[in-house]
Amino acid sequence: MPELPEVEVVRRGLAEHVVGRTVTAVEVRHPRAVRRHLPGPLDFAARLDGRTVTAARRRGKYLWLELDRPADLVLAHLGMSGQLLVQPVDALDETHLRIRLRLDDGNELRFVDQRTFGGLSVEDRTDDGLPAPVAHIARDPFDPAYLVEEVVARIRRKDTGLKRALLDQTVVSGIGNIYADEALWRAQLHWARPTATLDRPAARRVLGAAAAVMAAALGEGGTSFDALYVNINGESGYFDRSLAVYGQEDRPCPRCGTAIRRESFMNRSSYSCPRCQPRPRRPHW
DNA sequence: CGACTCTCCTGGGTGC
DNA sequence: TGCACCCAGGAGAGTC
Repeated sequence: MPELPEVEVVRRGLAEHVVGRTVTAVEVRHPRAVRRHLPGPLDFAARLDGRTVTAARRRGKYLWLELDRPADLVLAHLGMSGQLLVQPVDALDETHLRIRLRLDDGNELRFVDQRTFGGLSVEDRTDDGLPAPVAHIARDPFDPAYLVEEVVARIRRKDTGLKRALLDQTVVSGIGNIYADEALWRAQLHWARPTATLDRPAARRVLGAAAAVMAAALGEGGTSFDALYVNINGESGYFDRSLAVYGQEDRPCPRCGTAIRRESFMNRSSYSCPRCQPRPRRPHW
């Protein structure tokens, strides 16, 4: 599942292999992949054809390309299973190839997505330079203008559980289920801890842990990047990340050895250490 | 308005 | 071998 580090790896790949290229043909193979482009697949193709990519940008898990028609941006969200790949034109089509952009250097930018939760769209650029659908997304911890104290204050003002707050992309962006669990484990906090009972040091601790674990993952993901193969890959570095709790049910906690537990929350799994992360007295589900 | 649930989707895994 | 079922989960829509 691409979260902030994986999306940043993709952005870097786009910056290296796609910025400066011109789109010479567009093929939408699955309309659902452009469902957020309300004028439809034909308009999507027309707005992209002939455009030159001038920059690759990101906020949280959203990724976009700037174009030589500055009013337009190509917005991408990878969802759960989306990938952006640069492939030579003669490479075999992937099973779940959804969108193909032919480039002027003999390569293609391909959007591949098994579950089609993700997709591409051409969006208007707002006054602050963001695609309109990204305007409500908070800055992520890698953003130079990210202000941790602002996020600490917002979290403590909320009336909800801590993990829900960490996953709220309007509070802090880029954190998904995996890094939320890892950050909570590092900070030794339970996912159902009521945000209102969190003191400032604890809030700083969990946010700092989220930034640190994502930075570490980015450090690993950046290494598996290699030109002209599966080089702009939403899952780069994903499998060799070292995860303390996520997906580690019944395995020993790396800190204390207690068996990691899995609990259901928000229709997804939460992994934690029963000893390092005791359930709060009055949990906020 | 804030908090929260529902829903979209596909394929790998599992149990009978 | 086949088939029903569960599960992965980001984020916008909708409800209260």
